[in-house]
Amino acid sequence: MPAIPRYYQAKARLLDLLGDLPGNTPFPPERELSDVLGMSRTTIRKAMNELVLEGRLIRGTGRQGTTVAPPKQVHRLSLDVLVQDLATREQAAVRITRDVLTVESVLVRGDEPIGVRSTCLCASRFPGFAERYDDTPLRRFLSTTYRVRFGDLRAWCTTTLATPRLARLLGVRPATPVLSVSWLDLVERSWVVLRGDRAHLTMAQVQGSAQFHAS
Amino acid sequence: MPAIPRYYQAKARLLDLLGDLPGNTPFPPERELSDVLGMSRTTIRKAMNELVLEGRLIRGTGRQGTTVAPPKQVHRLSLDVLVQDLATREQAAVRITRDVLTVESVLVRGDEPIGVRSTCLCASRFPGFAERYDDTPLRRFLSTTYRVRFGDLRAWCTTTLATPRLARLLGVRPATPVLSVSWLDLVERSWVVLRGDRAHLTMAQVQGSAQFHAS
DNA sequence: CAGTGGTCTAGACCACTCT
DNA sequence: GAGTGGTCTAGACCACTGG
Repeated sequence: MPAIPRYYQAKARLLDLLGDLPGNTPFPPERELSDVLGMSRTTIRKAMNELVLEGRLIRGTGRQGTTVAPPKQVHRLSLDVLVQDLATREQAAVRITRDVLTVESVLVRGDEPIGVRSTCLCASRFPGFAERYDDTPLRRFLSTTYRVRFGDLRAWCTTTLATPRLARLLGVRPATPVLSVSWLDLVERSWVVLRGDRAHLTMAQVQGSAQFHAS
Repeated sequence: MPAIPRYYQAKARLLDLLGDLPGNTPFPPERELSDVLGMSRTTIRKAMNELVLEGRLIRGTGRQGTTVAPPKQVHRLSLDVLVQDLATREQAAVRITRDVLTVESVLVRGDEPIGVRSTCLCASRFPGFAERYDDTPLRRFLSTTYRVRFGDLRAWCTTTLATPRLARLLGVRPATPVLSVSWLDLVERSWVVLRGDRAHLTMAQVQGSAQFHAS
């Protein structure tokens, strides 16, 4: 392996270039950069792909070309907002396969999709759900309509790669890294996939609690 | 763009192959797969790279070749453990540049690096830190030695790409997606970078609190 | 030394979008 | 139609590791 791969050098050059350009300006096409920097298009693309993953460049199709990403507005979402289903969202899709009822919706902020929320429920526990569900926040709907009481929940968070389907919903390329938040309680199994470049998960910690439960 | 890119098909084939192989088995070399599947090595590599990012394959250098990743043990870490610096870790490195004191350590579980922890402090606030620091958990050291009181903190979590330096510390390839946890209080500014394939962040949520603070 | 993964090249075709 | 990004190929060289 070369000490410094050429695509690193390319990336550095492109970052310089990026520093001078305001958001939404067109970025030079790959073939031109390949020519100017004296590297093959493949090498340039490798550098550009990292910049795309980092949210610095936005790729368009056809004649749109690549553009400089505007300073990204990062939305801060708390676990509560995700669990309570309080983020603004597009209409939910309801699917039933055997006894599993799946509710899926796209989280939206400012016309941009920032995440996808999925919840699995026990179908027989909620008769007529598909007909009665009115797109209010899911937990509120369940507690008012079916008198559900939710217990404490355990949530965890990790990084995954967007499947082709999720990528389409989120407006990113397949295999883009995303933030995955999951939780589980007596009633539901849910997870939210967030665009890492558009959303942060905020957490509170109360000082003084829990000095020693490592594991 | 083809309806189904060939590297998707390759990935599916490789996943089949993976299903039959136990952990730590050598995986067929790229050139052989390229031959058998009738695709160019570049295409095979694109498929394999995604499997590496997903933690299914492990690449070695030279004659080691690629091997099947053993069932990954995922360590669950709480925010408290990260903040209180209670994860087992390698010796911390202390750097001072101007008035900023940086403490950095590698989090280890079972001989594997799973994360990197960095804390920035105001150097003049902690005279003689470098000489006195004894590798106990950072917060405990600060509170016993310097009588520091920590206030409440605000933490947040997102996905980033590993810089070449972090990648080396974590034993992953540069630009691997990682889980980034940051927090801020009156005393410190800290962040932890976790290998997404080796560590999850656990969160608790108390039921009933906070019905409506969306934003 | 042989074989591995990592990088790089020059070229090709495709689907798409703007003009 | 021209130009863009997305994909794919065949081939090359390198650094590294094991027998």
